[in-house]
Amino acid sequence: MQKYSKQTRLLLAVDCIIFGFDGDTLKILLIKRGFQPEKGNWSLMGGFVQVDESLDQAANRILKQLTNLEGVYLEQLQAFGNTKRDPIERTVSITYFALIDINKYEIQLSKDYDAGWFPLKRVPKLIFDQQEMVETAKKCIRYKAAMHPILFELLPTKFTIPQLQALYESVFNTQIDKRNFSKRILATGLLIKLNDKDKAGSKRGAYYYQLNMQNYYAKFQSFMNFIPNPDTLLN
Amino acid sequence: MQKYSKQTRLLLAVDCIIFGFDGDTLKILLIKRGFQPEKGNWSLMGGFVQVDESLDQAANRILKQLTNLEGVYLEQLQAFGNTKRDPIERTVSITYFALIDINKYEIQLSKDYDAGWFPLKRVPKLIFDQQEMVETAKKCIRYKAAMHPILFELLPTKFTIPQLQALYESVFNTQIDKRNFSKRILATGLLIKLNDKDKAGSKRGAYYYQLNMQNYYAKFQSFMNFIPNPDTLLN
DNA sequence: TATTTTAATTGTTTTTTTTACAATTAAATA
DNA sequence: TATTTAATTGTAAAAAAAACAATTAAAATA
Repeated sequence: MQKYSKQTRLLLAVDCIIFGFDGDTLKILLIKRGFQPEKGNWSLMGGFVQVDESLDQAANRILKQLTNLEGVYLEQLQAFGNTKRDPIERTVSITYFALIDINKYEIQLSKDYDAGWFPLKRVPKLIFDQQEMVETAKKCIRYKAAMHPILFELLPTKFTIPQLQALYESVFNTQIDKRNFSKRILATGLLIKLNDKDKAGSKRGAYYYQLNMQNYYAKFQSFMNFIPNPDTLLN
Repeated sequence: MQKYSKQTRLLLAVDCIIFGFDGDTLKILLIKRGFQPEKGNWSLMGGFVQVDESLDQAANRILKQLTNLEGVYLEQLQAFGNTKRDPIERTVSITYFALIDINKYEIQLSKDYDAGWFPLKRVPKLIFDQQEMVETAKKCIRYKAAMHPILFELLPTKFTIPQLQALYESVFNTQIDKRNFSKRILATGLLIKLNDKDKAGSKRGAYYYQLNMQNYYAKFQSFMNFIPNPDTLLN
């Protein structure tokens, strides 16, 4: 059968907002753009969608190019399609956000792309409409994390409750009572207590936990209150 | 400056999932597709994105073409980009969902497109991957309606509490206690009680309410519990 | 006109969840 | 051995949610 002959074809890109947590601050991974326009300026990792790949495949390819990671949490965020967003040529960008364990990110690859981690509060000026993309991603991760256990994707397999709390406090820019946080998290049934401790953070040491993957997958889509009164925090 | 010369351009479409509520059932508006392939088969209202319009503009244009409505609730849902989703030519579709007052929908226009309303539970076979689009939209409207007051967009300016409850029960496929629903809704401060009654539904008549637009806009983004235990319902 | 019928309206008690709040403990270090 | 530091744990009060049914307005009917 013939093609849709009279229609205009457009460039389609994928841009990734890659989140990582260093134990203290929520960060995103940026690169220095390698081609014109805006060559050398800070930018999200992105690329054009190829004819033979789906959007998800494109996003995974782009994520792997930079981080060498596969099978990590990657979710479609939003399509950005203002006509003037790319000054060279009309390009629609589908954004994805990724949550990765910052330790698994291979430094080796950062040289190819001049990559760097930036605290969400100190993101440099970005090209095109990418500032807006990052803002949207920030809202989305908060929204989702308030009700679904996605933040575990930012932690290593073994983690402690204080680490987890620091992550929540960083993402929501708030402070949570230790006792209540611990109760709330343990009540979900998502955690398995291990026998060894992390001695790095304190003299006493904090017990490691890992995810109960069975419960994690089972409860992932349900609504849970990880954050008290999330609407008072989002800014 | 020159263009991104070596990249492939793709067709970009917008498809709209248009929701309406007839007082009893949540429905979507479908058309009979007017061109090949799949001409004459039930389909979402859609169209190709033009070079000079943004995605939002395209969605609004397409919605207006069919319903003659402007300024209604319209939100980007998701981009669908499997390589084989359109058998004629690789086409990426950005889906939007619209919530409209079914009474404002102009019958006159349905003839141009052979349009019809279908209960969400009895949606006919749709073309391409549109079944999946509808499923995604259904999940999204439920997810959002459990926490944000979007369902008012489906009602006329004046509505009664029993009508509103029927809407919630229809969307979530559940039954809610009248006393608790009334308390919950009135406690939001979103409703203004009017002096006249709707006599259609009962002998006694039910008081009309309208939205307090001030509070509606102010509280729209906050998380509210409109539905008890939403995770037990979503299916 | 009195009675019946139908759906709208309203309140209280119980249960569950959330919040507020501080003492104790393990382990390294001085 | 004493000190220091952060991890761990429990309870009472407050707030929110859930369970539950009688009363009322108004039309229809006898």
